Amino acid sequence: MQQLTDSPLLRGLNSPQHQAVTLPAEPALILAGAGSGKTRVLTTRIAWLISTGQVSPYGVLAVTFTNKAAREMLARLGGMLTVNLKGMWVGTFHGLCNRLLRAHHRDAALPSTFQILDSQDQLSAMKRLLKAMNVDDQKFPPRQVQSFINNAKEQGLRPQQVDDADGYNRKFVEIYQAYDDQCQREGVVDFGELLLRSVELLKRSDALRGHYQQRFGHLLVDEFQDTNPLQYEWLKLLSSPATGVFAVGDDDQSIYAFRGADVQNMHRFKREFAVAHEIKLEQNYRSCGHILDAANALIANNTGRLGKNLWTDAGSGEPIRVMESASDMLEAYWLVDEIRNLVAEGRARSEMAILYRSNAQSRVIEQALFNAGIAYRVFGGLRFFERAEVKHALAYLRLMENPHEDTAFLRVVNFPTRGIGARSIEQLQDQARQRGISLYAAAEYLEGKAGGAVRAFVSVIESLRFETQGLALKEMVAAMLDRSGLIRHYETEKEGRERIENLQELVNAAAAFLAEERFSPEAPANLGVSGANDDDTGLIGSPLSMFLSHASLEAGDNQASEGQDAVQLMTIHSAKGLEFYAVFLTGLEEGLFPHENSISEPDGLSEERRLMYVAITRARQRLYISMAQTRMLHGQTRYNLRSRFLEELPQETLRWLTPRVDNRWSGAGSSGALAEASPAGRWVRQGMGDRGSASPSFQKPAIAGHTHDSGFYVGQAVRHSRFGDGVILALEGSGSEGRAQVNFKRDGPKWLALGVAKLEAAD
DNA sequence: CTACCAGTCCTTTTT
DNA sequence: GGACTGGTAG
Repeated sequence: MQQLTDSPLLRGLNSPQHQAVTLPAEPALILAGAGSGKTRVLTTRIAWLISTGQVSPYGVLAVTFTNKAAREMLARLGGMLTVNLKGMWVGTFHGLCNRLLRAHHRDAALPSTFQILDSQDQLSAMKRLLKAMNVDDQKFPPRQVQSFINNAKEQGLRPQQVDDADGYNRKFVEIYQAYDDQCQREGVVDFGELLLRSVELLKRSDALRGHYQQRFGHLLVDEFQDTNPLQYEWLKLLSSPATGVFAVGDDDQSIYAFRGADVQNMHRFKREFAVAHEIKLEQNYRSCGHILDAANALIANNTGRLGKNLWTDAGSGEPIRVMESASDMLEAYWLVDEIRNLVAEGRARSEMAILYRSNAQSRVIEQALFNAGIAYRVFGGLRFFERAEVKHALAYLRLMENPHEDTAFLRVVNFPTRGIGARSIEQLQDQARQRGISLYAAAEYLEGKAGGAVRAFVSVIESLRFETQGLALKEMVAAMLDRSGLIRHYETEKEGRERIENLQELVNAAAAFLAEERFSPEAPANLGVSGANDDDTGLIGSPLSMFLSHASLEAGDNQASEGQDAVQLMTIHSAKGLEFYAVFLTGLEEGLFPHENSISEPDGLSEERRLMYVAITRARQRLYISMAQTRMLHGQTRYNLRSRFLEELPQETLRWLTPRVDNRWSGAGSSGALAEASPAGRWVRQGMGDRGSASPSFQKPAIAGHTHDSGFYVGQAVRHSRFGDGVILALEGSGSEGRAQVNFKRDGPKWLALGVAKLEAAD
């Protein structure tokens, strides 16, 4: 047994980490605080299990939420072990479900060529369906239907299982059913379906379930707090009483409830799996003391926590710097200033992050950085496989694989234009509906000129399908680009250069994809299950089908130009899991952060607080927190109060860069104080940068706003007979028709019709 | 079919 | 403010 705990793998682990890594094969919950070495524990655990011979790679299943996390885990394992890791199931929930369904497609009632719809595809399929069903899309907006269906699937519910007691829900349920039917007809599955179908498959087939339960002696789950009920069920089905389920998570970092994640799963897990080992990783290796003190104090305001306190032996470090600016623009210019200082101190720009609650906040900041000539990088936005031209190309490839997928068909049947208009499409859809066949198959029944045009398209696909057989994936893609006319189309387009480059990149991606050799065939499992693919570990489908899965499941990088030393801009959500030398946490304002919508949601405020906790713990050395008194939002200037979260931080961890004034609006008072602390001249700079057009001429914004013809003005202190004192945040309309948004001291912001409400100036 | 305009909406996001 | 949608005119 000595050698089990003496492995060089375990060197350098602290005591709880060591304990976690070397736990016996029993259900365990590892509460891993931010920066406590979570990934290290997870990967070392796997490496330790394998290197001590307790399990073979074949018996390990490790699941994550993102491809990035899965890749990192594999890379680290590769560095720790010399054994062949190919048989191991490491991947995202969706990736592993795809693998499972491909291997057992017949049991799952799916064609071997089933395609995966990403959210975009799902939405267009939805729109098509609603049209065909003659549903009023004002009453049932496609996006809303989509999220209804996705929510249901996340809860593991089929249409029949959704509560449709009230009439409104009934229509949604009916659409849900029709949508599922359509998907089944076309041989496509959406993201939620990958999970749900897998769960149903495992539930239904004792043999399959038994096989996998026996195979996977160890299940390891990353970011357990982010699991939804369906994923939880999936894990449960894959585990037997003998399975070593190793769940790693942090309830304080649960920030994805809005997409179905349920922290309660952690409590459920403890109960239902009879967790024998609960280990807390509380020593933080990332941030200095003040930052951790602030994070601990903040999160202590939440209730129902599993309980955890971060500590460090690195010392208190620097205090958190707090800045209050008069406007969002001035906040941005202060950021520029501070970043310049840090750069002057020799800090890399890539070691600085500017975080915000919502994407809309990035615009002003980007403008300021751009004008100042500071390189920056914004996370989020379109990813490679989501680009229109790439999606078009993928649609051709999908039709080659599965011609009956109407979504792909409609996407490219007339792209590039082939003279197939809305009329022809409608006729084709009529034919397809009458005969209960796909659009592709319906082409031969279409008469007249339209029929000829559609058949010409079909024959392009046909010839691609058959003439590229046996070709390497790369050649297939290249042939498709040529025969489809996509390249020629973009050659004639003004902005086509970049698109052609992206299509070229797709060829490269195809070439690189196979080179990676991610699945190597190995001894197939003999399941003795009827219809089961006899190979549940090796190649799953043709190279093309694997490439298409890859394209759907991994949309590619969502960050601009890597490599350059640039300041990182992102939402707090996308900063989770990352760390930086310096973090600028911006927009700490009531209504923005915590977001106003969250106030009315159950547990919404706690989730916002966890988000704040995540944000704080991203910083290693330096944390700046900033807010703006005025902010342009939805085309109007809003007056915001300081975020309540700021008040929850211990004062001794903070250093105010501007005087700390009462968190209350009192007309011109606070603007005066601020003007004194930050003379306008400091912020209004001339000739900021040589890029862009005219150099910016920002003026100090008028805090008081301008007088409205109602006699009220934004920023004005007012009194209401019932609600008491407040400040006008916004005005709309005019005269007695107008309405005002007033932030009341007691009840918070409210909209009041000026013609009705008795509102009077308070001073 | 494209181009333009008005109306609407507006947290967070991975797969 | 601005991205996106749906409608209509050319």
